[in-house]
Amino acid sequence: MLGGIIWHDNVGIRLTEVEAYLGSDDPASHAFGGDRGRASTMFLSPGRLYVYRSYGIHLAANLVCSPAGQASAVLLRAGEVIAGHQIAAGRRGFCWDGRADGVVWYRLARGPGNLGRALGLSPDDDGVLLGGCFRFDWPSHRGRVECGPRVGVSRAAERPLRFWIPGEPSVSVYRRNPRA
DNA sequence: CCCCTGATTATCT
DNA sequence: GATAATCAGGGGC
Repeated sequence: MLGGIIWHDNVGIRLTEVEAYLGSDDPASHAFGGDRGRASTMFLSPGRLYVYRSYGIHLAANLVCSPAGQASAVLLRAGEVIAGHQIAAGRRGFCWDGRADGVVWYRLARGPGNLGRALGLSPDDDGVLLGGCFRFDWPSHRGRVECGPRVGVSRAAERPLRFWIPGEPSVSVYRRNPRA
């Protein structure tokens, strides 16, 4: 998925950082322990967005990737806005006059909450299938990819399931959960 | 740059 | 009552 472009409502974001969340046996996954709670979309068929509320105030998006019942998904952690800059900057609370006022370009969609806001996510988008109002252009070629532990998770904190394109300034900084 | 804290809600204990 | 797949803003260096 790295290098692919997620499109919604005239904004396009090229993904530079993602994280894999596995199914019922991944302690860091919302699917851990089975289909209970908010993550039931993860257990549905692939190609859907799983949208969840993070820390009460943010919305983050995953792409469901495994067959129904397996519940693995990929969190869209960061990207580079490549189209619809004015809309995306406005959603982040910045003015746009050729460049964002008050924020550097690579921070418009850095971090899952910021990416969700720039993309214009709504809670109602949970479960939606790609191909309608959300599109994803898969990358035509792959360059170098690096991997490491997932950001902020308190369990399974060592598993190298975070992937990013090295050298991209829109990639977020790694933070280990202090209780991990 | 660093560390600390508040915001805000679904889920878990 | 506490925690979390987070972020912004403040103070200190």
